[in-house]
Amino acid sequence: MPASTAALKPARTAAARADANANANANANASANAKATATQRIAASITTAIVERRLMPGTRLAEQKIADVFKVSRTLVRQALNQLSRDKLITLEPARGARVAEPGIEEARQVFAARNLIELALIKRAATELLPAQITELRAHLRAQSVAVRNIDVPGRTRLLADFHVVVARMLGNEVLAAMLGDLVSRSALISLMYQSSLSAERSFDEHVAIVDAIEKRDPRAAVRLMQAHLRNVERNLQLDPRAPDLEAALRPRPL
Amino acid sequence: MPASTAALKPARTAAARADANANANANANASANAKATATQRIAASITTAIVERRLMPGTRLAEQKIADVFKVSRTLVRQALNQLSRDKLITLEPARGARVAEPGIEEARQVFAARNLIELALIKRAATELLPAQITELRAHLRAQSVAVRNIDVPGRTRLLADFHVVVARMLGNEVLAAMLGDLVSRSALISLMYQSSLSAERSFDEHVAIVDAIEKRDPRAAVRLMQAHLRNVERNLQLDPRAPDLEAALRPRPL
DNA sequence: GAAGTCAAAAGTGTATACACTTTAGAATGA
DNA sequence: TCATTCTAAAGTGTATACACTTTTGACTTC
Repeated sequence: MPASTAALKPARTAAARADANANANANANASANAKATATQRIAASITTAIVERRLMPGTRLAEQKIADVFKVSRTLVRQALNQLSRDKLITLEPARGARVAEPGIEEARQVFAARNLIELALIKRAATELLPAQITELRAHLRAQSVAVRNIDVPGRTRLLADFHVVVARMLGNEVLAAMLGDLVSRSALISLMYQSSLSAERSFDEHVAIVDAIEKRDPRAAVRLMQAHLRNVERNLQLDPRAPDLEAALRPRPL
Repeated sequence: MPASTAALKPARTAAARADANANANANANASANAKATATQRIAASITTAIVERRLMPGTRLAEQKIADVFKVSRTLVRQALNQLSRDKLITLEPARGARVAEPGIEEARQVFAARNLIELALIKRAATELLPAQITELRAHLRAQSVAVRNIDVPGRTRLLADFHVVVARMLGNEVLAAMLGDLVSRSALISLMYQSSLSAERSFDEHVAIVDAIEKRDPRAAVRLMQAHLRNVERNLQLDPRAPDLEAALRPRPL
């Protein structure tokens, strides 16, 4: 329990940082409120904590504990937890409370299949439609990734490497698709964590660079091929083999 | 206001009917709770009411009014409204309360673009992968659509015509994609309502039949072509031309 | 009669209260 | 020693209370 509260506390600053990034991306989400409501702040903090791997799958999220951390009442925490549950980042069992979700193998496959479907289509368009200014922005994002990877800033690099995919989607101007992909990418982060991927951040970063290179060369075929390889690599690094299930999850006493 | 409460009251039975259908579809959503929580019930009722066009865009949804209808406290209603807001079926303005969403033209385009992306890919797979038993199920669904269309059961046919797309998606076994498409389809219903489509239910039904025919003939190319035409027809029937914006929405006094 | 002003009504935002459920741990008994 | 039972603590589910904001409509003023 001290672990969980410790993981949450720094999240506020992390969320603020993320907001700053979002604003840098300019007009992105037109419908967003400048000053997020308290509930949104809490949800964003927990989401960031999960994506940055500061909260492990299965961790209990007691409402009062979280309420104390954010100095609000359980009411607001409950609202936030409800949202997260809809995002499938936490599971909400009646009268048993919330835990960080532990997505199963089947769910993992479905999430990656959905990402494939969406991202391959988007990256193809990106290679033909992105403006030079946007490609410059992508390069800037790559530099941020590079810094985080080199500094072994684990939370930061995890978030940035995930963000990359959403940033590309958002640039294509379809906020609806970008939001959907955002959810999928968050869930992917959780999945990577569950199945202890040996994923090397350097490799992901290199593949991102290659994808942007292909975009800049206006080579949709190559971009699609590289993205496909990238997603396959990420997925293959997971131990999604049912014969080797996640030990911790398997052994965790299933009450009732 | 009497209109809104009147629209909500029968929703419970409608939701129950929908649940019955879902159960008929068998294993569909594995993670669903057999007995939905009160909050879910309320959210489902309002969703159905919106999709079935019993609640018009812009309608105010006062928490206490809804609480009275369902005989619960505002607490649960608020939770439900929060969920709906995340689905973009309602908008939630701080201190101003909830209204049925009035999606803009740009949002409408994005929703249809997203549907195109997802549904064309899915229908292609459906034409090669669906089992004979599943095709039989689709035929049964078509019959239900046909009945609703013939009986001019407007709420029922609206919901069934929308459901069709989700049912196909679900049969392919990717619950994640099916859920995402479900959200998009709900939003489409709202969009159709906003932009007063002259959409004839008969035509949509006929096109659904043609799509299932193509699936049964194991003709992916034709299935994709027909689905593409179908979605284009639905979208083209909307007055998404910015030069002819929705009058009511345009004239509605924008407070602040 | 139109525009402006102000107070009451309605509504939202958050905290708190309380009943009920689950969990954990001590006490009991074999 | 291990399993069982019981009880207190912790936690969730829902309702209610109350402060604050927005809306409404009557009243004033020009």
